[in-house]
Amino acid sequence: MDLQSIKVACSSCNLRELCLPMGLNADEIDKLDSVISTRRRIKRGTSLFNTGDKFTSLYAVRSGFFKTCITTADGRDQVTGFQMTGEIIGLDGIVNDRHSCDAIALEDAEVCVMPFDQVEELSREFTTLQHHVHKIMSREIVRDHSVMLLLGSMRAEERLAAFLLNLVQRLHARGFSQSELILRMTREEIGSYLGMKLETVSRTFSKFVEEGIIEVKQRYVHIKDTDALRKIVNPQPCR
Amino acid sequence: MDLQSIKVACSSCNLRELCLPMGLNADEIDKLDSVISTRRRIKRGTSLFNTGDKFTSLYAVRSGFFKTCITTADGRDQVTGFQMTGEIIGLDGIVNDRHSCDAIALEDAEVCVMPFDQVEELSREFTTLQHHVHKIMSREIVRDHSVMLLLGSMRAEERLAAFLLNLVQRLHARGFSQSELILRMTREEIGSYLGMKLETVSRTFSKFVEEGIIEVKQRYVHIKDTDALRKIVNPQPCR
DNA sequence: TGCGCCCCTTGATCTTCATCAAGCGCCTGG
DNA sequence: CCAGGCGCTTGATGAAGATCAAGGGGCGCA
Repeated sequence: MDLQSIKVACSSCNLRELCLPMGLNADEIDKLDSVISTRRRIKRGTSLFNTGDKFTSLYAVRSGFFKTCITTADGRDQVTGFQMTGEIIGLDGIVNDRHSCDAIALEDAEVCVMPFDQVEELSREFTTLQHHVHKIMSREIVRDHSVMLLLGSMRAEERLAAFLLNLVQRLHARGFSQSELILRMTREEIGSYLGMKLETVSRTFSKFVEEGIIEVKQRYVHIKDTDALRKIVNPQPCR
Repeated sequence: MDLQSIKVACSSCNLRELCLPMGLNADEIDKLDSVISTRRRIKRGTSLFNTGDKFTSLYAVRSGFFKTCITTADGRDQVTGFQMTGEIIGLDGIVNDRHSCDAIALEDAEVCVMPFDQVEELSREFTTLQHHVHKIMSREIVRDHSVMLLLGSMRAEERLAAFLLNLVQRLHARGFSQSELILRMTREEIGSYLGMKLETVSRTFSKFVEEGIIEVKQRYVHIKDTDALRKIVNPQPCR
């Protein structure tokens, strides 16, 4: 098993400004620490949970990178999101007490395990935590709506540009470069997320390279012209 | 103004098994009643709230039919959902204290106004309510993921079939027919939701009619062969 | 260090759906 | 009751991206 009982403390975690403890005071964080008693290591390619698994906990990504995806009976597959450090996985499980997607590590990862009944108990005590949990769920809903916009009305180039901008923006919030990134997922996974085939993803990358907007070497991407990407996503409305 | 101060009681509402009070006991429902003191009437074509509006309340649809949609600077438009009686609107507003979409009545409607700070206060008191609020948000997330699957990997026929099945299933849960429905939205709105153009929606309807799967007369739809629709959505995996 | 397996790229062709266009009918409002 | 407009249908054409196919290269593992 990949279960580990490492002593963990939000109070000493450098992600606390991004993660669940955001906005809590010292006292509240101490309480939260007592709830989040374990971490769990997930090897690359293995799953944190699968569709149908009993829902018990939310997970905060401590290190590594995940994808969540749903698979249908007839073999269709849809990546519903990519999660990086400080982001919360598992909200899908609350409604039916079972998870409705798979969460798979795209690189060796570590998560903080937050038993949901204890999160609920604590948020009855602390207004700040309660509201923060609501915000996290609301944020996920708003994010999903913007993905629906992307899937419903954007063309391949626009989708990929939006995707790159979103990734780099989230990485930047974590102290990484605004212009360089390493993709943790394959072209096929990007394609699944963006509703296009891996060949189209590849071709669109090549097109951006030809146009001098980005440099690509395998998983490494250097964004040379962020504004160009922005213009692709949001064409100037004619005045 | 379309604000009305009608005295309202969940306890005497025939939607309570679908709506927020679901699963609460008599005492809890009484408390909830004190929070939900007003209803609001929304005329067809007008909005319950718009993008950017201050978030104060969640709304439970008491009667009528809504769409929620987001609009981008460059004029793109995406319907993110259709809401019928007993469903909750406004969860998008929690994260930024402002709404991130428009909620528009597709027919004259009435909603119960639930000030969110009071909902939060009450859910600190009642575990059942707290958990129910979490479930409602989680359900919205799971629903959004299935729309992402639809938009990301289904073809026009599959999308429309899935849409019709979903609509009729929700209507059936509200006591309506399993096989007949009146569409409250235009072909264009269906198309926006499903990521296709209104012409394609119309053509796909016509195709289903030709195949004897449904009957259509304007907004009226009669589903003659539910299984056929199911098979279109979920092609039998070859054994 | 070298082998093999993915992963990625690129080309050619085909399918699906968007776009452009025209006309009809139902519903509303005068 | 009539006129107008909006919403819908249907046809013709075009474009975007899927599919099929083949080859190359990097990376992990032996």
